[in-house]
Amino acid sequence: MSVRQDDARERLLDAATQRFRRFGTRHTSVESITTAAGTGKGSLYLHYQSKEELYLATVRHAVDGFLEAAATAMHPDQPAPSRLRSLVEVAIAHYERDDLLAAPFLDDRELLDDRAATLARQLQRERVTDLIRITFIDGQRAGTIRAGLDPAVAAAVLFEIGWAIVRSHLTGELTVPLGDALRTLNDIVGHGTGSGH
Amino acid sequence: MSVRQDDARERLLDAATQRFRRFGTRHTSVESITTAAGTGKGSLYLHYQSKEELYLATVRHAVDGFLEAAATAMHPDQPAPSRLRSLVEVAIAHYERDDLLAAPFLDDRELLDDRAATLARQLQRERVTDLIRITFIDGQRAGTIRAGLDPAVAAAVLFEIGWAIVRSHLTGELTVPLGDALRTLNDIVGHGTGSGH
DNA sequence: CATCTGACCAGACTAGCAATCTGGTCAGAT
DNA sequence: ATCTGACCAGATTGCTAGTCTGGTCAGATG
Repeated sequence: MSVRQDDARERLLDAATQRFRRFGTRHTSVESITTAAGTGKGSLYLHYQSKEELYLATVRHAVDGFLEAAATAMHPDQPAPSRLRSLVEVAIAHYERDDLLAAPFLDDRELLDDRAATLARQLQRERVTDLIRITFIDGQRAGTIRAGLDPAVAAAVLFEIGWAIVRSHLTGELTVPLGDALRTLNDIVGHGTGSGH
Repeated sequence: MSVRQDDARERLLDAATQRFRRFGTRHTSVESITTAAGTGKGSLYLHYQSKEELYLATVRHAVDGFLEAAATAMHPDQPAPSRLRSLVEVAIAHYERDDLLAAPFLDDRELLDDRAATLARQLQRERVTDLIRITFIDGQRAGTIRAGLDPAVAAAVLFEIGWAIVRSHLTGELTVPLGDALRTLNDIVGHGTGSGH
């Protein structure tokens, strides 16, 4: 595959991303993408099996963007608990800026259709749970997180917990100020609710 | 209002509940409800402003059913932390049996339309958060839950946390066995993840 | 010869209209 | 005083004709 072809592939992805983000797949024609990318319509099919595949590629790209931001925010020199808090914060910040990823929370099925939303959810759950598990193990090694909790299960649970706060904030269903919720979440996850009698 | 009228009102609600649960509002005609209830069509409007109001009444009824089960499961003689765990368990058990309430998790917009789903979510969040807050305060009084956490904020956060596990289980997105998740959730909420160095 | 293209096609989608259905009313029966 | 069902407006559905568009491939291009 020549450099020329690589260029075309990237131009197609860029053009597609731009249009899909503005109008959704349904209202974006293949021709408008190839025209914007400066190629003939047929050339798209030299690089992608179908419009759907191209669409899912842009969605995967969007999720990758978030995952990068998340990984970057979790500086390995921070203690594990702070890293978990950072993760929730960066998730909220990122989703507030990314209309495409936020679409499911706004009940916008045009921008991110059911198939794509499922893909995004799966990818994100998988990868973020991984990040948490690794952080969790680090914390256990460093002694900032107690042993005795299975990292795989704890990571899955912590993902659901953190994601719950992100979602309820983004949908406007969180009934207390976000700052209070984050502080309390952190406190509970860190020290529990028990009196430790 | 006579006893006769009260009867009719209840028969209408029962007939409506049965049909709405089977077919959803859209595919249930007012006439089929009044026929099943043994009244004339006009009589429905002596008791309910509109079909929509009747529909929402059945939804409210369904939520009340869950709230009763929840309140019952949280025996006041149990320590507060066990009560919180019972709440999550009873929520899962109830939602697994109630197709109407579970509809949003199965993406079934026929059984519970957007308006109704929003109502159910709001009612449930409001009332369950209340239950948790009261339990939380009880626990602080009894000394099983540490002071220093604001009950209102903690209740809101604990609701989102517990609900996250319920939802992820019902949608099949929970990636670890439910029993493990519940045990770990309980452990984290009770004692935190910190090593307490 | 390798690469690329756009005219072409099947079948999906839309507009628009006729026919049907149904939530809600109210004059009159009971 | 209470209840009803025939009635109506307007929403929904079914249908058809016409348009649009994802995907193909014979042939242009260099």
